[in-house]
Amino acid sequence: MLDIKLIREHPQTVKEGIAKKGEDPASIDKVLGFDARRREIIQQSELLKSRKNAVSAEVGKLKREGKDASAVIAEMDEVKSNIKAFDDELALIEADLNKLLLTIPNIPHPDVPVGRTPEDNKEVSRWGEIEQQEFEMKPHWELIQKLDIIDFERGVKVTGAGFPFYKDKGAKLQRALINFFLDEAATRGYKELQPPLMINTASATGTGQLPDKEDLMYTVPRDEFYMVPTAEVPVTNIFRDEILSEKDLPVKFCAYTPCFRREAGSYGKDVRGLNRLHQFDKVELVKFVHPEKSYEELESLRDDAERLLQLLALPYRVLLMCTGDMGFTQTKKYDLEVWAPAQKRWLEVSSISNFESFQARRMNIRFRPAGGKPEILHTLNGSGLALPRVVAALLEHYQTPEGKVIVPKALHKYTGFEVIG
RNA sequence: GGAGAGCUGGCAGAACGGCUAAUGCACCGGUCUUGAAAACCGGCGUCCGUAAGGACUUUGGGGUUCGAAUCCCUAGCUCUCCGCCA
Repeated sequence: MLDIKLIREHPQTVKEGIAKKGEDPASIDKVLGFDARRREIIQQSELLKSRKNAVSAEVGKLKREGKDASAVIAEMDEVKSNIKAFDDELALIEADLNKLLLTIPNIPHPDVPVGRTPEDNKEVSRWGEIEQQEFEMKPHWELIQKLDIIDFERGVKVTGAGFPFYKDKGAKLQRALINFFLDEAATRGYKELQPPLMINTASATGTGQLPDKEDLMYTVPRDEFYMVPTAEVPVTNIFRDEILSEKDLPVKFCAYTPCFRREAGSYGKDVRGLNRLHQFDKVELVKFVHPEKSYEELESLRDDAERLLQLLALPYRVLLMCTGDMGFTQTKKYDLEVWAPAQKRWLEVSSISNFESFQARRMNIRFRPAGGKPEILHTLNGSGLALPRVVAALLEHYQTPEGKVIVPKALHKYTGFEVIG
């Protein structure tokens, strides 16, 4: 959430910022109205409370001296009911204000292209050669079926669409990629975590999944938990309501988890094969950083993620997301898209974002600068990487005319085999 | 799942329903010192207010009372014992 002081002091800047994300700037005027009323009530209520405290102290004194206090006590009835009236209104205003603040998106960084649709995203770089093979390339779902390495149909029976079984070399390839990604992250200074796979409401609100994206998550109603939609949620919440020392920054974590997403409303060829699943595996990279460093940390995070695709020798491009396409919580976001040669399309395998203080303020994560008061820090995260589309691109890219798949060299020590099929 | 005990600042740890929520450690600033340590002084949560000042803060929420860390209800969490269990 945005800093109320920022909204109070620079309402115009904030309005322009959220307008770029396609949000109605009128909500800012509502915030200002609530804020003004809130402060007005606080002042009146506190005046009465001050009076009440003074009277109570007086009563204590009279009683100790053995005198009668009934006259002063009688005076309190009205004061108390007035306090209650103010505090009731204050509670309502604060609830409204807070609810509203939670629905106001983060303000985009000035570098970010202004736009509304994916066409407005800016390609900032490209790596690797996109070559068309001589032979007819098969899309990954056909390779999967022929090689019998992933069973979608039985997944449908056991759970539903989008919950596949990975089999044989398919399962081993998953394990290999997860270990490869985690090991590479470790070489870049990320400490490994195995987080909880269910999260509570406070955690989901902290990173911004709630209230914005409630429909995206699977719920566990009996215990009021959500299944993790990404490791970002438990990992970023690890320091909720804590104060870190400045000398410990940046703190870097990597975590593998399955991710569960309802993805309501998606269908068609976008979801063929591994393109979109309800349960998928991902290694996530999360950083807690000093506010002055967050944009350089964003670039190094992007480099950490890009390197993984380079090691797998898969062609990809980097997009700088436009204001309208980047999401609620981010100030600046890159997507990495890998080339799937048989489908002849780019597949998003990583999103790399700076949230500045937006998440950290919701979670109350601070650091203590030398000798100073605690300050809200900045959070970032990026996928490093999401598996299914990497697998899709890998199968398509490394297929042979005979329908086999060559395992890229970087994975050999993890898979223990060099060819599938 | 059952029974019991508990939750006070960054940490440890006091407080008969009333007077400024002690005290110690850690941390920050200052004095002193060539420098450091020690000692001493001050600071060390949030909000409102230009300020003076005021309000709030003993896990969260509600209640009793002129007045609640303290009593009552409720939620969460932690610990101990029992049961079940990979």
